[in-house]
Amino acid sequence: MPRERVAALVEAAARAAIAEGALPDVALPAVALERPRDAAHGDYASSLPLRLARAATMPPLAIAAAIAERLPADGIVAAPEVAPPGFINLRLADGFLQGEVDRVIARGAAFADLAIGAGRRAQVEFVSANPTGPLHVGNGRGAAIGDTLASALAAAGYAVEREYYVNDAGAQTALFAETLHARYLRLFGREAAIPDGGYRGEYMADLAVEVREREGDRFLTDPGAPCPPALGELGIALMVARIRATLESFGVRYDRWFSERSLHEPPPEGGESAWGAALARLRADGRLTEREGALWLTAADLGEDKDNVVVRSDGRPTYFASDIAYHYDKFERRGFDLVIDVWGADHHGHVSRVEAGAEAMSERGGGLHVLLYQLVTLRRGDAVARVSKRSGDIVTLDQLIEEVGSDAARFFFLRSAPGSQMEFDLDLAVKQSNENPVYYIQYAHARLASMIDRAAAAGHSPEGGDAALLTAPHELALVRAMLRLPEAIELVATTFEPHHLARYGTELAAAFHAFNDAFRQQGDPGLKVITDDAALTAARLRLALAARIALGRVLELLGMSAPERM
RNA sequence: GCGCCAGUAGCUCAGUGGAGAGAGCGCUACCCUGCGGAGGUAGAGGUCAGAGGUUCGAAUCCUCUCUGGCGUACCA
Repeated sequence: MPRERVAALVEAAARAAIAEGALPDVALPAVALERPRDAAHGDYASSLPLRLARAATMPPLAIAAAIAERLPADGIVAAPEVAPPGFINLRLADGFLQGEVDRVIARGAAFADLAIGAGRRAQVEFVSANPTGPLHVGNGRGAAIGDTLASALAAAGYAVEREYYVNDAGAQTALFAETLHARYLRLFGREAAIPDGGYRGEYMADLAVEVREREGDRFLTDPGAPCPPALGELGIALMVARIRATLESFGVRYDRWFSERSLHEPPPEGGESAWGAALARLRADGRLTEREGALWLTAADLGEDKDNVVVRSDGRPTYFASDIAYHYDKFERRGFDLVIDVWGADHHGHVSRVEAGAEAMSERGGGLHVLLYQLVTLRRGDAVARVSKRSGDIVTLDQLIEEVGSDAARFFFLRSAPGSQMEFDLDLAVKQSNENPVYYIQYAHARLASMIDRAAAAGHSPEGGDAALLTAPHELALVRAMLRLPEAIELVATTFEPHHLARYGTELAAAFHAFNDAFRQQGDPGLKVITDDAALTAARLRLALAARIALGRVLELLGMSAPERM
C-alpha cells in the first residue's frame, strides 16, 4: 500500500536525522500518516514533528525541515513540503501514479488485496435470526454488515467462512411448533387455539398450508394433543428454507447453516457432544457451582458481575449453555483464529457473558469479537411501524427487497456505522429509490463499461498504451482515488466496520464522474478518452480499464451488482 | 436505579487527536452541436446537545448534565 511505503520513508528520514545529529536521540513514535482534508496539502501528511517537539526541545518546523530534507528519493513521493505549525506534506509522484495504472490492470481485481490476515481462519456469524418467522428489515442490516465484513476480511487475507446459527432448540421453537400445529389442525376444520404468546403472523397460516400440501394429513392429532415432533421439525426446515431464499436474493450465501440442536448431540464422527465436552472442561476448571437446584457458571475471575445459569433446575440447558458450547465448537473443534458474531444491539446484555464464556472455554477464546449494530427503527411517513414477529405486524426483508431492490437496500444499510441508530422511512425509501446514492456508483461503472466498449468498436485498444501520458489533474485524481481501495479494505478489516467501504465507493465514483465531465467544464474536447490522438486514447483507455476494475471490486465487496448498462 | 450505544446542515448520515467541519436528499444559479445528464460546477444552510477538563492541537479522549434507543430472565 502506498501509505505504508510513504510512512516507511518518513521513518527512515527521521532515523537518518537522528543518526546525523540533526535531531536529538529521542524515541520515535509510530509514524502514522494523516490524510489531509485539503488536497493542496498533498496525499499524506505527517505530524511527527509536532509529536517530537517536546522531547526534542526543538521547534516543530525545524524538525520538519530536518526530516524532509532527508527523505529518500525513491520515486514514490515528489518533493516534500514543510508547513506550519509542523507538518510534512507528501505528494505521490506522477510517475508512481502512472505506474500504478499498469499494476492495477496486470493484477486485476486482486490489486487491492492485503496480507494482514496472513491466511488465518476467520468466521463471521451473522443474522442467525430465530427460524420462527420471516426476516425483517432489521435482519437486513445484520445481513449486509456481516456479508460485506466477511468479504473485506477475505480481501485482507483471511480464510473466511460465513455461518448462520439456526436456533432449532428451546422454548421459542416449541412455541412455534405449537402455533403451527394449531394452524394445521384448523385447516382440517378442527378447533385449535393459537397458544398464548404464539406467532400470530399470517405466514404461519401459509406455512400450515404448505405442510398440508407436502405431507397431507399425516400430522393430524386431537386438538388437545401436543405437536408431533416431526411437524415441528418440518416447520423449522421450511422456515429455514425461506430465510435462505430471502438471503440469497439479498446476495448472501453461507458456507454453513449450524444447528443449535447439534451442539447437544454426539457429532457424526463420534465422541462427545460439544456441550458435553464444554461442560466437562468448565467442571474440571472449577468454574461451575450448584445452587437452587440449577448449575451456574461462576462469575469469579471472569470479570462478570454475576453468575449465570447454564443448566436449569429442571435439567434443561439454557440458551447461554448453547452459546458456550457453540463457541467451544468454533474455537476448540474447528480452530478459528478470529470469530466475529454480528448481533443486534438488543443482545448487548449478552456480550460480556459470552466473551467471558469463550475465554473460559478456550485459549483462543480471546479471538471472539462481538459486533453490535444498533436497531433499525421503521417509519412510514409519520407513523412508527412496530416490528414484532409475534404480533405479526412486520415489515419483511422480502418486502423491502421487492420495493427498493437488493442493491439499494444493501447500500442503505452499509452507508452508516454499525453503532449508529438508523431510521428507515419506508415511504421515503420507495420514493427516493431512483435517487438512491447506490446508483451514483453503479452509474459510474456502467459509463466506464460503455466507454470501453465504444472505444473497442471504434478500433481503439488499451494495449501498448503509455500511462505516462496521463498528466491531467483529473486523470491523476482518479488514480489517487483507486489507490485508496486497499486503505479502505484495511480499515474495514481492522475496525470490523464495513461502512467505510460504502463511503469509499462514493468517493471513487465521484472521482470518475469529475474526470468524465472535466472536458465539458473546461470546454476542451481534448480531455475526452477517445480522441484523435491514438497514443493518448490508448493511455486513457488504460486508466478507464483500471478504474473499472477498482469500481467493480468495490461493488463486489459491497455485494452489489456492477451493471454494464442501466 | 444500574449498564451499553448514540446526539454533527431542514432530512438521512460520514468524519483514523491534526491544517477554513463533509456527502446524499431537499433548495438556488449555472454547464450538453453529448465516449450515457441516474452527471458536473458554484452557492445558501452548522453554538459538532450543553458545561468543565486533558493536549502544542478536541466533533474525536476524560468527567458531569440533558435528550433518545436498547438492555438489566432458570426467553431466545
